[in-house]
Amino acid sequence: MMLSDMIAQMIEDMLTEEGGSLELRRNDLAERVGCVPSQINYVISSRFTPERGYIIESRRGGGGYIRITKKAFDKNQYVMHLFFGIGDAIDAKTCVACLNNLYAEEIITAREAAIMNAALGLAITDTARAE
Amino acid sequence: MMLSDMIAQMIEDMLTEEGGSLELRRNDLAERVGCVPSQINYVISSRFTPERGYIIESRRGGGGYIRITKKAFDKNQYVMHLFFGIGDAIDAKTCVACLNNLYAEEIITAREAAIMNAALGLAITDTARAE
DNA sequence: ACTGACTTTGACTATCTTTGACTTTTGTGG
DNA sequence: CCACAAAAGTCAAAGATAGTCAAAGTCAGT
Repeated sequence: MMLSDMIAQMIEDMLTEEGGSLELRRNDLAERVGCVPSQINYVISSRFTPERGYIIESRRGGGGYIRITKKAFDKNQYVMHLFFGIGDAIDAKTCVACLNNLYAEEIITAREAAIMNAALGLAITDTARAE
Repeated sequence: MMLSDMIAQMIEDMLTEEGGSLELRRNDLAERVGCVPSQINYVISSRFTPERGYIIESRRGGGGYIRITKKAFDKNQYVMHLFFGIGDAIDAKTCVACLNNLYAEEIITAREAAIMNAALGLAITDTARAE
């Protein structure tokens, strides 16, 4: 098995163990695995990408770290479902319902829901004026 | 945990306790924490910056001190200013500029800015159709 | 064998923290 | 006044991490 795959496996195991979020020291992990530190970067940038639902944060210097967080996949699925469910158009009432659901699913924040609600009001008003 | 973070934590705790404003002696704090005095300067200049809403004042010599004050209403003031500055209407270009400023001032998040931008696009499109 | 995608490595760079020597400012006793 | 002590400030070196990038290696398909 390739080194990269082993490292990826280790990270995934740790992620599962830690419940979806993990902070590691690049040099430590590299030494444990027995590779150069930059290999860790390679593994992360080739496998733990945002497209695959991971968020990477890091800090250099003393006390530095790399934090890997796995975004819950349910949410992506939910959004996709919603997205294709809507199609080309949607009425205001349904839209408000969607916003509430998105908020309930913790996909958007209360502030974001409020903004979109306000924008929704704007759009409706404009349409009304045009009639 | 890093020394700097511990010191920052201590200062924050004290600030909360004192209700947003705090006067400390650099050498005292350094000795309590067990670090060189200039580390206090480092912590302050790297974490308690004006951009993050802190005001630092100090005096040297006998009876010297460092005063840290957390600005609480800066953002509110900014919003009020913007709000009254706009009045009844605003054009799209200025609006985008405002959004950028609000983002820069950390009053809204990148996501929130993006949502409002999108809403802006919506409103404009609607208006165009109405003409 | 040739090509292209993926992997491994390491030299060099960027960033953040810790430390300490030296400087500046301010209060106070003579 | 002046000299000295008692703060705080500045800055650069050293230490501790992580990031970048390009060269070299590997391997599968043609």
